[in-house]
Amino acid sequence: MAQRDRRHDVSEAAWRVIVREGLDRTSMRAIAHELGCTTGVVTHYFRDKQDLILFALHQVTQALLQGMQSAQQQPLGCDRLVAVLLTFLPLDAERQNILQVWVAFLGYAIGRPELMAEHQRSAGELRALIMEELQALQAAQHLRADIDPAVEANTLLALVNGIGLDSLIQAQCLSPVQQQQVVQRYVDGLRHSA
Amino acid sequence: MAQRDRRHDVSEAAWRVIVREGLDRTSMRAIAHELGCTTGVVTHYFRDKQDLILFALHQVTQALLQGMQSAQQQPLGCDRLVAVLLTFLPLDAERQNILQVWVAFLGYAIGRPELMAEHQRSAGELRALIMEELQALQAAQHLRADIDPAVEANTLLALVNGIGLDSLIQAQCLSPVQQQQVVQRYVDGLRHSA
DNA sequence: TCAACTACATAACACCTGTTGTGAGGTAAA
DNA sequence: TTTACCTCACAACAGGTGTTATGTAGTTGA
Repeated sequence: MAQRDRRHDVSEAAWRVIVREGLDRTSMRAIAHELGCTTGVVTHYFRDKQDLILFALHQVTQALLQGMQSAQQQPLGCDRLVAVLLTFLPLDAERQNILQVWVAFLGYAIGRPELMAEHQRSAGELRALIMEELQALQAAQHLRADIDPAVEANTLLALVNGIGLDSLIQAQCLSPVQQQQVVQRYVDGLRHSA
Repeated sequence: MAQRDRRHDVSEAAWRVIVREGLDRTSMRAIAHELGCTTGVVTHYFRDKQDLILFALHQVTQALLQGMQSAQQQPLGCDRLVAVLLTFLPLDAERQNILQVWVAFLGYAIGRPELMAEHQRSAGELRALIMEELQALQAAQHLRADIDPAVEANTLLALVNGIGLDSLIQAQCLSPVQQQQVVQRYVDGLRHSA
């Protein structure tokens, strides 16, 4: 219990250093300094640096999945689908941090198949969740019958990922309200036109 | 002249190392080894490592812009807009490489404001180009009058970026044909429904 | 009380990094 | 030939890196 919390502390300190200094400057010593202790703590709770990195990355994907599942609490409907999709958008500071760490890890995974595989796993889970949502909506006749849930799940995931990315790098990006409107409008396009 | 070509050689070697080994393992020595020479060459043509990194990143954005402008050769129309957008998608090996290097640099830019500013500049250029395309199409009455070119430019950029990203990390991503269809369909949605 | 264990500090290790300086060979102009 | 310059090799440097071993309080349990 205490061990799990301490690992979580180290992971959160790593997040802060990543966002502030960049992933390649996130050394064991920098994390320890951020946490206000020595490297002894870090090495005590993580075997490797890779162990730590993988744990921190896992925490990112868990945070995303958790946000999605909490959005799934409301009753089935197109609004719920939109709510699920909105959890990916950097609409507040916390989700912005998550996105930054996620992007840092994604760039770090280029040329590292084992890390990219971790990204693949999490992205696959997200895709599956969205696709199930689409299939349920289609079965309940909330969506057009001629749309392909697999294609639309990928498209929606791409859309929200892309919007998040642009808001990260671009100055003249969409405002939070516009981001929501764009997603809402795309989902509306999947509904019965009648 | 020869100097410019040599700098280009070094930059291309850096690209290869980045895609194969990851950006943080792309050291001066690794680049030199990839190029088949010693670090003397690298240090002779680049003052710093940062100098090299910035040049390589600039080459990436230049490659993207160049692809876009060559797509703009054809006459104005919705097909041209789609062609411009398709230059971002990783539809062949070269564009896939560009995307990988771009993502690596983007992750590297987290926590590095000066590098993120470079991304902002290039993304701003791309956005402006797409927006001008949209405005021209709207003026020629090829697109609906009620759409906002600024919003749609951002959305389209987000869409193609997101699709590229997903095809990079996800196993069950959209096929190249599906990627094109999704973009085509979205652009069709901007046309007059009449 | 004694033993075992957890949680951390500290220090040392070998390794790799970017950077710099020196020098050699080749070429081209004076 | 001499001079200057471009291109590159090579060696050395200080500093940072992950990792490991050792030590030391504090706690827990018998």
